Amino acid sequence: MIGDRVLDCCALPHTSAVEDTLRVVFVRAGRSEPVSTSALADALHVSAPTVSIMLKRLTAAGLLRRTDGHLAALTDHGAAHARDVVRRHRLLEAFLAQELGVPWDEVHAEADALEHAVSDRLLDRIDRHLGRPERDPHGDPIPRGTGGLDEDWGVRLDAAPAGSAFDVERVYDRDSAALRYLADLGIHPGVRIDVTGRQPFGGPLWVRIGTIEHALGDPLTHLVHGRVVA
Amino acid sequence: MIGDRVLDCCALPHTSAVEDTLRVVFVRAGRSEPVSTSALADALHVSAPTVSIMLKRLTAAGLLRRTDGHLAALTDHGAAHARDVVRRHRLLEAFLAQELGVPWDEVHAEADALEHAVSDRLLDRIDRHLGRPERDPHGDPIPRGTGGLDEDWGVRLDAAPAGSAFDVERVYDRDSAALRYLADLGIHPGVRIDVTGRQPFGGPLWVRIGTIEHALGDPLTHLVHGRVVA
DNA sequence: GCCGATCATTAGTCTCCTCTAACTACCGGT
DNA sequence: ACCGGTAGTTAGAGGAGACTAATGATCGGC
Repeated sequence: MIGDRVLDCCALPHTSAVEDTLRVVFVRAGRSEPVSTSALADALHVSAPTVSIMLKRLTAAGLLRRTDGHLAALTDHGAAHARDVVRRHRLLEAFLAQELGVPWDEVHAEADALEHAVSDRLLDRIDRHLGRPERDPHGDPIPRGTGGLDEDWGVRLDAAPAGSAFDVERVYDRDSAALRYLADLGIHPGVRIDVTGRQPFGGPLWVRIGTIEHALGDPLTHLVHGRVVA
Repeated sequence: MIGDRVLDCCALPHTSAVEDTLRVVFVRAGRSEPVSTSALADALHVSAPTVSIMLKRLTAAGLLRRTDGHLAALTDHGAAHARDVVRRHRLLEAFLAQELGVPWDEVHAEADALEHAVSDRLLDRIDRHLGRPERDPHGDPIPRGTGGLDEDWGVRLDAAPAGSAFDVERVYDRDSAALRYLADLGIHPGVRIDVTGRQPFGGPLWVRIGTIEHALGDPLTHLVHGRVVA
């Protein structure tokens, strides 16, 4: 690991396992999703015992608290570390997409591997090179300095009423295949969608992008956040 | 590790320890420098026993041969792997220098950290983005495809006769401080130097860059390779 | 109030990478 | 022939990170 991390203070190695865990806890908490052992194991592609041990280490290092049940929540200290990791991750995503044309659905995985190897100095060069961008390709805010992180998720696409227009602001980036599908449809941050209708009983949402109409199931609409404009 | 390495075939994890060892053995062998346990330990910043164990693993995996004494030499298979690592390293150096303006003496350390995290796909994007460069910022050739690697080192600066001109082609990049010093003097690949004289008994070499004259000791002149032109 | 499902943790093991300390093998000088 | 220094290896240890298998805890349904 090159360069000094701003928060290299606690008795923990800044390995990818530690950093990835912090990042996922941070992001899930920001989305108000439950941060359980099994959910983390799923997101981090490791077994539940591996997560259990890691959470214990993070707790011992004062980065994490166990809340009611067995859920995890970051301490202020832990959140500061995690913010730094998220910043590296999202800035790299922006760089890969804008500078190298890496497709939308690939940037997450590439950034995941690179984020642990980039020095602070290099990251700042990237930041300057991009002109201090505020959002990554999925519309997620890139934390900067000590300012608050805008975690306003707007509304989910499936909450938009039939007949309304919807401005896409953020698209959740966990599932690469779904992301690729949405990209093929032309759904990405900055695009306006016309919500034409909805089938009853959990049926698909009908949307029009440009002149073409598509039916989207819930697993897809749940990924898309933004604002109803009309 | 994202993406498949071309040569992901032997029973070894492609970790940074393994890859770094292969790269250093490859480069030292290319410079006809002895590849001894202690030399590797020094270059890799680990202890001699660590190297000893790693060499044993690489030998068991068929990537390495032990030659007379205890020296190490890559097998064809090992050299192919090492070439791939060197390619990643030098291409990243070129990218960091050209695209992000990372100073000459810093690119090596940054590339060292990144080279293990870059996927083949991303590396190819970088390659295309740079227009398939042939040399890294130190003048070292970037291996490509299966073509032979140009390891022509020309002559060392200290071999240039007094009164001659010398075109710098390559500057060895191990010692960052020395590199920074040479950069400050304006000595880098592509520059022409006038060799004005040499003190006897191993004294410094006098060179003129532009209008300024400098005295360079052997530790510095040994890093600079190129051609005598007049 | 019990039963089964789900979830988290503990227990035990493995590999990789690193270290220090001790030992061995070789080589040159006397 | 011996003695000392240098280089390489072996021995022993430990931390990080991962796994499977087994155990404990919790909660809903009947």
